[in-house]
Amino acid sequence: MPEPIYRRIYEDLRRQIENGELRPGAQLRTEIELRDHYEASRNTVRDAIKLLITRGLVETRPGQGTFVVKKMEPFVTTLTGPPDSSSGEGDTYKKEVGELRRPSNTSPEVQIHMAGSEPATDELQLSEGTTVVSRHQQCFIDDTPWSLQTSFYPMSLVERGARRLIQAGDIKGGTVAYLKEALGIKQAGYHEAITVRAPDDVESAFFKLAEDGGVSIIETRRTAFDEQGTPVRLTVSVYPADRNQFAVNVGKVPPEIEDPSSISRPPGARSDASTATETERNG
Amino acid sequence: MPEPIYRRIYEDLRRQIENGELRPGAQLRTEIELRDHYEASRNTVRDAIKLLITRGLVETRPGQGTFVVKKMEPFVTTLTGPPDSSSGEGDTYKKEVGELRRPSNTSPEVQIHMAGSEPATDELQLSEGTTVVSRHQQCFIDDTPWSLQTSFYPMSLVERGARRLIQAGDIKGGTVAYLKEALGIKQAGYHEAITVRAPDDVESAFFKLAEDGGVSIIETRRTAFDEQGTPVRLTVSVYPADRNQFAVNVGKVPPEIEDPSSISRPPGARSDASTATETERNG
DNA sequence: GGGTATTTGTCCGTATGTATT
DNA sequence: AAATACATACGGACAAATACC
Repeated sequence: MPEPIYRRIYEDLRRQIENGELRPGAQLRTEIELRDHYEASRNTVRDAIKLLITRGLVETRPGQGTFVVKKMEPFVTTLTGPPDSSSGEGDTYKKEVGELRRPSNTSPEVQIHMAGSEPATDELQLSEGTTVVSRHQQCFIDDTPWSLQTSFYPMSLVERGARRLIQAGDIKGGTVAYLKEALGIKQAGYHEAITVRAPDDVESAFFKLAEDGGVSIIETRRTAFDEQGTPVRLTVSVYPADRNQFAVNVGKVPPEIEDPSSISRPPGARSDASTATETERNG
Repeated sequence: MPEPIYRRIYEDLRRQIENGELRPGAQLRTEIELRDHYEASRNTVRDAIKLLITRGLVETRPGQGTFVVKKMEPFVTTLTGPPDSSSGEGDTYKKEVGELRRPSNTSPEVQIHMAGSEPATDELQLSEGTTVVSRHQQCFIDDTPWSLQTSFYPMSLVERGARRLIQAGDIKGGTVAYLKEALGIKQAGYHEAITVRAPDDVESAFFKLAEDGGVSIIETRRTAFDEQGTPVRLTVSVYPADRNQFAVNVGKVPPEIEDPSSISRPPGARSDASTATETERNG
């Protein structure tokens, strides 16, 4: 068996999708029709469709059929910006979205944690037994769930006078401005770690992701520091990878490039690196 | 059928993996044993295992069995750095990594493209009919395939005297230094777009990813500009998400945080060094 | 609202091929 | 060579979701 049947079917369907015979949104023939067409069993056809799903090319809708995926216009988050501009509570996010899309978010929910029992201990350099405040938000764009954000603050900030950190609800002007006003803490910079992983059950439900895997989660952990190098906040954000992009600007960059609203790269373009590899293998 | 059988089996096995009953590297019971244990058919057990595979929790080896995956130590790439970072930095990083990890890469392969027929046209602001040089590399760490990189340069740079761009093989000192030396072009900054998507077949093969999906690909597109704001290079890199992390530093950040070699990441032991693969380091 | 046809989802049993030990 | 374990492939049955009349 030089090449499995389900893989030959997969490659034939993929070719039809990639050269435009099957356009985004189009419906594939039913599993029964494909079974007859390829003279294979329905289960073998289904194996080919599963491969197409894991490659992100099609989606199945029970009772309806199998469809070529329509990709959403991705939302671009710029990770680099003035070091004191990241509020961790959606202000930069609102600003970047601009006029065309309608962002909204839930009112922050506040919780108190013991350090060591939650995942901010390392980044905030806390010792055992100290407490941490978390403020959690759900963010939407055009009523589509877009991200989940949780900011962690050492409880010592509250004890020093930043009482509003433990009150639920928005802090007008953002927490960066509030901390500066209340305690004179100026945010001097931040470090952000970016990872990609599979969604957990909560994320899968909130973002309405298919259970069968396809979509990954992008997690960013932004640790903000004051001018003495003391960590003052950790913001953990999770984004579904199918509707988000990120941008980084370093040095002098033309303004029309730096501003993400002017660039939109429609997805579907294939990886340059891999096409190069393919050519190399063939040549 | 409130919850499918294969899903209940999946949940049970996942629980055993996540709470340590099944440790990384351990072998699961065979499909036959699992069939008897759960009183289901072997195909149903296999459906559960497929879910575990797409979640990145196990891997199957024909003739051997099914094993809990050992997570590799992630490699951290810092996206922010001096905008004109030349090759000297790359060498430093290489040395720093070199103790524990051995980075290597293939010699760059050169191709000539017509603009419009390949995907660098937008970023390099090329008109129809102009030509582009691409330089492609495969990068490894400890003999593990780590990334694929392709840099695109307008052919006009070659015509102005940067002949070595169209010669295969390393450019000693890096291309940034070479362009400055040969043409007086100083790299003033860059813009980087980061996306996550499913792997294609070439990437799946090169990175040895499971065919059944699970692992996503991180694609970065770095457009570099000279001091006049003219794009001089586009570098497209693809990384498998299961062995890569990224970092961004903005403003004033404590050195022990900015340099990841001194901090320990949550999942594993040490994650040392930010990356710079030796040649074609495009700061 | 109800009923029916269509389409995908789940589950089973079986047979055979391929890789590893 | 033989045994073991996963991979592929088939056919059948019923359930669940959806669309349409």
